[in-house]
Amino acid sequence: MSDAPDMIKAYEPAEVEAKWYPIWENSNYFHSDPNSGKKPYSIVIPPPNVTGILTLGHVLNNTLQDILIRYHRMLGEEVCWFPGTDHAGIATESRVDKYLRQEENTCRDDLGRDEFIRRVWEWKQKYGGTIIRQLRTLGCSADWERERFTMDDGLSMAVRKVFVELYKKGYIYRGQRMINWCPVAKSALSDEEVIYKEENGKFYHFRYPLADGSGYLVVATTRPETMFGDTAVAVNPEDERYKHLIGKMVKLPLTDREIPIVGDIHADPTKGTGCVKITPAHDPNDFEVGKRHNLEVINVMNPDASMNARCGERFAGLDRFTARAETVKAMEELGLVEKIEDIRHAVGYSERGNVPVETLVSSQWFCNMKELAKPAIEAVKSGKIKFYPERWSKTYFHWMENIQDWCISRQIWWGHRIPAWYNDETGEVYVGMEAPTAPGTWRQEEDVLDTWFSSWLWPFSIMGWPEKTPELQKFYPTCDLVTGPDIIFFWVARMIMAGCEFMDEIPFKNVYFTSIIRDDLGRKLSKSLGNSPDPLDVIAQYGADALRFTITYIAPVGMDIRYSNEKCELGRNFANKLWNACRFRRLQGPVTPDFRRLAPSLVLTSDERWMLAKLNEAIGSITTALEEFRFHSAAHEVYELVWSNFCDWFIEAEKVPLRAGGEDKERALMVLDYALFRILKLLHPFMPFITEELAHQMQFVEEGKSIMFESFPTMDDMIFDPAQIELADGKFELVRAGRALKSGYNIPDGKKVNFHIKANSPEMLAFLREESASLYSLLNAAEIKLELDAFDTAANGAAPAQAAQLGTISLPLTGLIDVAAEKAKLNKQIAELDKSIAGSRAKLSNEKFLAKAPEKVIADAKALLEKMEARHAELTALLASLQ
RNA sequence: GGGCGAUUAGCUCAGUUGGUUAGAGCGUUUGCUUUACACGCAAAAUGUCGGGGGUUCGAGUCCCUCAUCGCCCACCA
Repeated sequence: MSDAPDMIKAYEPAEVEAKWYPIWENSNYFHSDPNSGKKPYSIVIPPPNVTGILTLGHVLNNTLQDILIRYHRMLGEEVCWFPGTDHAGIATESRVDKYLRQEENTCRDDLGRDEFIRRVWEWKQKYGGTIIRQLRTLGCSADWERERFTMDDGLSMAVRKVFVELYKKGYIYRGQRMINWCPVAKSALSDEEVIYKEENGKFYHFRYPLADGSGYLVVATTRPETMFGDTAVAVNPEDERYKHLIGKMVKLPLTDREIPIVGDIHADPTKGTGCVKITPAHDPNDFEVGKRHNLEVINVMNPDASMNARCGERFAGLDRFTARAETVKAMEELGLVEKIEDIRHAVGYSERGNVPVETLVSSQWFCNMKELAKPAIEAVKSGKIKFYPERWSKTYFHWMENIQDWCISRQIWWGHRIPAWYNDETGEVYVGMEAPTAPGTWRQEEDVLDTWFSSWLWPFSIMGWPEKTPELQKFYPTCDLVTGPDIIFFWVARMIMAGCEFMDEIPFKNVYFTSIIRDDLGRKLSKSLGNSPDPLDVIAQYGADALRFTITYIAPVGMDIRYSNEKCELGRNFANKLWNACRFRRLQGPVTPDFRRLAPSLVLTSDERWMLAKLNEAIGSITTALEEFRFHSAAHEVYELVWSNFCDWFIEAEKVPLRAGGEDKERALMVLDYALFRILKLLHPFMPFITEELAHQMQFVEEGKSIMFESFPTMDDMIFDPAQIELADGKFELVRAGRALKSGYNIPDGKKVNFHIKANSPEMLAFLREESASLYSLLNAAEIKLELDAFDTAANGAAPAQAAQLGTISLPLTGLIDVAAEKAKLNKQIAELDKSIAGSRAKLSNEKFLAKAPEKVIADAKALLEKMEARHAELTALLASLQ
């Protein structure tokens, strides 16, 4: 046993993983050929932010993609995983601005537009795309030659083309509308970029005096500082309390303005006082009311959400929150505060800026989505695109059927500049792929496009659209998309719309929505909480394979994952188990030649047939699970197969023929090799590094080749009689019973003892006789008496025993037996059995059951009852023998 | 206000279309340096499947309802 000096006792992933990745990449293994005749299989990566670093969310997401890619590669398909990064407008702009402030004592605004953009590109060259390198550490087999960036020339051209086409169709327009404004980015945002948080707030009731001095109205607001923009007070036209006031004026406190009282259905008589202050510039509802009554729109804020000159000297320049307090104070000074209530309400926050957004009226570019949504809704409804889990389609439909115009312009610099030019002299607007050539002075729009306006084209822009490239021909539409449900609106829905509109074809067939990863306590992972482990640390500690396997194993379908680093012990231990199974095999001698296919003439043992049957079963269920995106279930199956079936039982059982040597050993080695190679292949998509290493260590795969191009195992054609497999299972059950007896008497496992086995039938006896060497080994027995007769208690004294399917096993411990304990144990077993038998009999004597249940269910129930009754008789006899 | 999800062993979770005695990992207890593996082996204990009602011969699984927790959407001034 000195044949495998190269295999250390405990698997160490670091070196192995560092060794294989460059070999794979330098051998061009991930390269895809759009001209091949093979069936295409493609995935586009959800492009991570170019500023990003690997998080556990990426680990989960990309592990699953890599599992799919490797699985389909092993199915012999032409696979292509398109990688790349996203320019992430606002995030990158503020990241680089921060960098400039920290490192160079300058900033965006100091540098000016052109220089700043130049510096962002520079930063991107230097620091960007870290995550792309990190994905290699994880083992991802993407086609890196095809890495793209959303601001590459080609992709930028696609963006302009799409903009121009949608403009010509009349979908894209520029208009004055209510939008969400981020005071930090000083830019407009789309509705989707606003996150609502429940907060404690105040509800201020103010008195607005009537201009004629005949009293006052009480209005309530959560935003007192916007009152400088009030241009009316609305009451419901049906409201008896106030309808006589419609048309009169109120004096707007803190200003010199008088504003009208208007009748509008927006005012709900049942809410508050029934009077609403109308601030068209700062509230979407008020904006609508303003339009109906032709009210002036007065913006009272600066771009950074401080108050502007319209608010008067006392308030101008104040931050909005300071201004709020100050306004209330001023109103109190005037005695116009009726009351202040505490309320809980939802406040919209800017996703990036993490401050409350302002809703305000602004001139922006919008895209009308109504028509684009129609075919995209149909694509999912008809089942052309399938969602996993399916329930997300409900969320999708709800959003798509109520889709609003998309605010696509951003007042930042980093991004795709909107291809629109203004002629200030003529007032003309030109929209085109390139600058206008017509004479005159043209000024390009300053705004850039929302980042998602390039990401929604990703599945085809990454393949070279609008050119008709071989990649588009071969790989579009892509097959599967793996992404988080948090970007279903931002990205998934919009990609479907873009695909249908510009390719006239869906962008992908299946969308798998991953789980959200949380910490042990169920909290979201975040930098600020400090509960976000660095995957690279985890990989250094446990190995990439361990992390991949663990996260797949613990990720339930469509639910949150509770993750902690310690859980990776599962994957690490599993890798070690596999390593040692192979190490054991290597210690037995060199690889056998027929490891790819066993000779049909080979006469197998019961254990070997059992193992191959289990293997076949596992291959079937793992394949189905992968096809149905049930990754965790596939991981559980393969874990069970390797650990429980292969290691715990099969290797232990094969030690008998291995020790016997000669032909027995030869055959055992062949079966071990055959099974091991299949196991390595099954596991490869989950744990690419260790399976590659072991496939070479075991000499299943030649030097210069890779397991990743071996075919994924399919069920082989060996058919086994289920009755034989059941006998093998029965033997293991008997062994378990025997071990339990030993354990019950605190007999060390290593100590050899005598057993007596009474077989339940002559056939079973014959089988057990054939298997007796195996029984000796698995039970570590000194001597086993195998008979049809019960242990002779009269002659030898009472013995502890356990009943199993094939027979009763007893431990003849003459004189040492604890009779009372044994009786108690038996009585407990009998009592439990009594219950089950009673239930079973009741069921079987129920005429309705017999009439309505399927035949198979009835037959199974009868067989079970028989088994239980036999077991019952056996236990009763054992009890009697103890008297 | 609408929608979705969760509630199963001490913890984290499996449990395909309703059909044997509800499973795994971790943890706990006991015994093991058995020549692949202590990142291990063998054995053991632990559950009124959130409460209530219903459908059914049969419910962890389907329906209704309540409770708790979480997420998403929605203009409540």
